[in-house]
Amino acid sequence: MSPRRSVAEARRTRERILDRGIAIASVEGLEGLTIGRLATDLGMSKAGVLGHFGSKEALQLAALEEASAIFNRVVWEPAAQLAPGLTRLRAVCERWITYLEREKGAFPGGCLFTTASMEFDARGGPVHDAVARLFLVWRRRLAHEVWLAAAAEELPRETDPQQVAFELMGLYMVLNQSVQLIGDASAPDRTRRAVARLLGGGG
Amino acid sequence: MSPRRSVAEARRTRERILDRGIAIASVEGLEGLTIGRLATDLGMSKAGVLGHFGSKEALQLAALEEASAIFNRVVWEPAAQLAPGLTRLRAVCERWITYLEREKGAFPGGCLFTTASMEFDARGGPVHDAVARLFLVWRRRLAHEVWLAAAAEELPRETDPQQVAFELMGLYMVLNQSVQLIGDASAPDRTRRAVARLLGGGG
DNA sequence: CCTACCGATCGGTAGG
DNA sequence: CCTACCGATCGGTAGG
Repeated sequence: MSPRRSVAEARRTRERILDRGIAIASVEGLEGLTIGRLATDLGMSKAGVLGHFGSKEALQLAALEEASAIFNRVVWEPAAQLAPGLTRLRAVCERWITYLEREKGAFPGGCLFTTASMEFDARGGPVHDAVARLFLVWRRRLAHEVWLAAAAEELPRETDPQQVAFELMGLYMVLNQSVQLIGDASAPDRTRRAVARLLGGGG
Repeated sequence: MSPRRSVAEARRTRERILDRGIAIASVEGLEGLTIGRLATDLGMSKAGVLGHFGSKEALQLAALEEASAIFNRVVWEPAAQLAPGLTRLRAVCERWITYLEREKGAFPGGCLFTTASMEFDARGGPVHDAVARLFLVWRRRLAHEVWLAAAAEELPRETDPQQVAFELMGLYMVLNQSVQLIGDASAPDRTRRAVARLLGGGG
């Protein structure tokens, strides 16, 4: 019953804060992720929440990092073991759709990264840099996967991996928007159709 | 020197507020568009600013409406006089790119509508509804233009106008993000290439 | 991890 | 269109 807790307990609390923080941020944005809101939701004091991170900016960066780990766990890792090339790329794209779907999606308010990218795209600072880096890394990974598929001659020789990665990013942004803003139930299938055309699966 | 101004002066002040408000909202979002910030920027009192709209929500709705008028003036109207079909659609797409470019773009912080759509996509209320409506209307207009082009046999018979409109939205969202978040100078040309492929102009 | 507190800013109102 | 003010909330600190 002492206010001092063990290291393990403190770590569990930190995880609880981040889980809740990611849920809030996916709905309200990383700026809308306030310490007071977190404290109320978790039945803690503001100082108790803040003590785990030191500042709101550090909290935002930690939430981004944790969300990135979830994204990797849901979208990338289950496909990582598949054969490199078109098989794996298609599996990633399918998991990416699930990640964004209304009920099955990882975050209640839609893709946290896309929201954050719009929030911070006209500002400087560490959070902007972290968000930009996450998008760059993901785009590079996608382009690399496309390159592997082209190298295996599963895609036409003239395929431009960066171009395909660029277009894939667009498809998933409009998918996220259609699902969240408009509740468009046809968006996942539209995305599948566009991906199939882009990756030579039909059309 | 009386605090009461003429109707014409009041209208000019309202326009000044909205111009500045759109610039702020494109950078900070519609929630970051605060009455105090507007008042400071314009050398007015908060009450003076608020008096023109009545509430922050009404200010947000007015800013959206004004931004929508600008979008139409920049992207749609100059192309509206062209021949319906592929000619006009391509002109719209090219103007849409210019609207989003870093230096030539209409708003300093990038597309205000995309930012607002992410901000409000997990909330209810009049602002959410207004943003959703703007996107629906624009997508319908794009689909209609595609339909006209297909009806004139400038696009293949099996073209799905709604699918093409969906994919166009995605391309312009990733263009906006690439320009604002990452400063990707190749994004406009990548968009042109993807649009050309989508509208049968090459590739 | 808490209580108690800080100055700053938020949206909005009263009254002129 | 102003001054003067309201309660609420913001991020953060002191001290334990």
